[in-house]
Amino acid sequence: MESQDLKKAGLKATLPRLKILNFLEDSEVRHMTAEEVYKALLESGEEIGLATVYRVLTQFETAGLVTRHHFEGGQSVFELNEGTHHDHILCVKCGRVDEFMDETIEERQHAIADKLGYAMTDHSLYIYGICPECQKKAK
Amino acid sequence: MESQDLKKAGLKATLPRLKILNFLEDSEVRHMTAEEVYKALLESGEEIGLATVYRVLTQFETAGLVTRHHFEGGQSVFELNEGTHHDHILCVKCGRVDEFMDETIEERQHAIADKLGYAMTDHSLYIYGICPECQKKAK
DNA sequence: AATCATAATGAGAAGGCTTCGCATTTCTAT
DNA sequence: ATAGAAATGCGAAGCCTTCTCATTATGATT
Repeated sequence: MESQDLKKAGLKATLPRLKILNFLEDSEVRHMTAEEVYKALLESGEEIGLATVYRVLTQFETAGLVTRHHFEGGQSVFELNEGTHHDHILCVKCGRVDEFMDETIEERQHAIADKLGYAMTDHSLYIYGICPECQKKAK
Repeated sequence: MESQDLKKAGLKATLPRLKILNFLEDSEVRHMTAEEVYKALLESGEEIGLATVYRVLTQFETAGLVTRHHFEGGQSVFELNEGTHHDHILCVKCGRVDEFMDETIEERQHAIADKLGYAMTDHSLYIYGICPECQKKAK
């Protein structure tokens, strides 16, 4: 019963929010735009408005349930927070997204913020490249 | 004579392009939105259209004269390419931008791309935090 | 279970940033 | 100087996202 999760997050357990949360949890794709969520829900027969999807995803972000990414291309991409922190590497050809985590980089970032006197609140690291599959195709 | 720089970059030396390039070179602010460039030029008495500023900055980016950043907040921010590669740390309170370069992080990024089989083309690293001045104010 | 105050939704309008389309102007090579 | 090609400026249009507001759903209370 996910309605508990929503209430813990300080959100009323409304139908649209439950639908979106369930969808994010069940989807095998981990990174999606608001529009992709919206269309997928419509296609699965749910009634929902695009504005609601945006609102709910923003609330989820504030509540810490979801992370919003600013990959190149303009649209925001959302990801359900599961497991631990990680960064992303993206294929510039096919859009594939892989995740990684490097303790050394994390440490260096904190060291840099400290050295410059910043109280670090967040960071974003995206590596762009051509994924193995797209390299094969190109040959 | 910057018109040479433009021609080297494969761009016709037109007045708007020269104005924008000169402005970027003379400005003490290194990171600016298209609109900021546009308004600054208007205020200094130049005639120019906003669409032209966008077009020219995009051309400069393609030509390698300028880098476009996607800081949080929606607008693209442009920076004249001078000196060497560096990453950015931004203050979430006042918008201040500082630059840094960490050889270890650079190496780790390449190592990660290699390990995952990606041919790395680019990367972007932004650290967000509260700058020293804003920390003082908060107390 | 019915009621009520409040908060959330849906649909479309509106907003911000960026690009497009096209008539006019500016470049550059002749 | 001149012609052909490319660039400009303006407004319109396009995206993505947020806002507005009438309607509807939620959850606490009776």
